[in-house]
Amino acid sequence: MPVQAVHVESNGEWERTVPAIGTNCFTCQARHRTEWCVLSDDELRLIDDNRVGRELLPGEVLFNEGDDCRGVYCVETGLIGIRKYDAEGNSILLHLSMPGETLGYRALLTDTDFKASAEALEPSRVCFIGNRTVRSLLEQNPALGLRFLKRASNELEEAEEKIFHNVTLSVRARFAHLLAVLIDRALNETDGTAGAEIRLPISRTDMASMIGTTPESVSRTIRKLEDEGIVHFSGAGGRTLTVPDLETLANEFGPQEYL
Amino acid sequence: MPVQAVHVESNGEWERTVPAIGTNCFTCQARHRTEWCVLSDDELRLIDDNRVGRELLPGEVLFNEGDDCRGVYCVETGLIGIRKYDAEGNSILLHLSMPGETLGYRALLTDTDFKASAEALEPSRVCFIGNRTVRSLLEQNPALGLRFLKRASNELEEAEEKIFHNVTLSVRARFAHLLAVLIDRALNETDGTAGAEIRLPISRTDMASMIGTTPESVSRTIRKLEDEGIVHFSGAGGRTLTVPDLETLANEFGPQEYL
DNA sequence: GCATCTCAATGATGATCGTCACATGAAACC
DNA sequence: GGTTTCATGTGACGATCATCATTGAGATGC
Repeated sequence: MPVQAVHVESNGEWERTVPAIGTNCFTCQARHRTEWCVLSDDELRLIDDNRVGRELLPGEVLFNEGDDCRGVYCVETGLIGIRKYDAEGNSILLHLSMPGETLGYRALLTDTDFKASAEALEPSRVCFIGNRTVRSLLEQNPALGLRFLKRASNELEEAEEKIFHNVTLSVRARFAHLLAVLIDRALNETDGTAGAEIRLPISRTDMASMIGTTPESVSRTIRKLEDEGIVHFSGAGGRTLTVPDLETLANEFGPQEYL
Repeated sequence: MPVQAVHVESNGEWERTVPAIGTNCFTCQARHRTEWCVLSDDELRLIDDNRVGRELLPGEVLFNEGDDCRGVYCVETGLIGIRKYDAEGNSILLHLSMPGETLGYRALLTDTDFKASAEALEPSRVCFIGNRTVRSLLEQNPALGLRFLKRASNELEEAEEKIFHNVTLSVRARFAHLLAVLIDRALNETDGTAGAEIRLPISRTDMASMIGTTPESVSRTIRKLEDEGIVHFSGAGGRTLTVPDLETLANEFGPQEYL
């Protein structure tokens, strides 16, 4: 695969990894989902001229907790996991970043290092955009800042809901909720309460860390949910999830009002 | 106390509550801590002309989860608690808002209703600023949006750290951490590792909800920490907290590396 | 083919923590 | 003054969940 030479703000090793395959900001599949969609063509061209693309395989690291922030990372395809590590080296998966999400804008804005690590969970394509480019666009186009502000607001809402759930719900309920979220992600829309079958992008251990429990507890919870016919796991590594009735699953964490 | 008639974007009952006592945006004690500090004098005057002040006693509610967002609320003095309620009516205290914090900007930006309730925990003075005023300032002065973006970024960092702590730390460690945060708040600076004595602004029940546990567990944790001489509770309602050595407290949640 | 490795499942055990119950104490109200 | 009310403290009990250890299954490599 040919590689194109680029001279831009770099983050070290990235220059060599620009694939010549023809994606750019204008043809980017995730473009309309990103904050950059408020930019003019000229402004978008500025990004396109200064970005550095990279493809990551599962397990490859985008940046580490504590790294200096040299720019932001825009996810075009795939799935990126945001992690923190505790003292014993266990990782907590805090967030799943989908195509269209831009990572690192917080560190850029607060002028601090990264507060978590980012790692590919699926084969992913990600573009790096240097600090200088982002800053000049933020100054030039106020709408961009407001878009990021909305993003931050939404993430904050998510985070607080997560805190709330961790406190008020049982492991079983949290796990059911996680499965529902993963299904929603995979089937970007599916309003019907019909069934669903998806391939899980993350391991039992990661799922456990996401809901604040252990892999063993996850396994046991799976067992119970399977015995009750609410879910079914199959396939390699038990990573194929089948849910005959999404409503039943939703009842596990949902508004069981009027008991 | 005389009351001044005001004609501004209102949120209903607030007009009558404007105190004539002489505070305004220019003399506001918390001014330099707010996002509004980037505004010009003219812009600040726009806020000052359109704000509605109010004094709240402990327990009084600023807004409720689900309320429409008609503007933002800027805390001048006191302490505001941000809560969510679960199905059984128990409340989870998500955040403590100090003077200088502006509440409700997220609901304004995402154009949704409030996702939590706000209630005074101490006697507080708060100013309401209507949507229209805020929106026009955001358009007029991009720096304001960036300031809010920084705020949101910082809150997000806090929230993720909280999630991380809830997952990785024990009740005891989380409680010790909470006490340390409360002490930091009260003694806005105290780098020395000397002792500290503060008056707790919140009840045992609220402290329990903040760290995701029950009041009973909090009581028992307090008991143990007292037996070990790490903390001491006294005064009415056991709300006076004395910590002889802050470092010892910090060790309860801190980097107990090199065990 | 076999060895190795990693992840998942499962069982046994025990600690932490939540639940229920009741006692205490302080403030508020009549 | 006495009663009520609310928040706290404390004890006993039990459920949930973490920990440890073992087995099995699938993937990878030689």
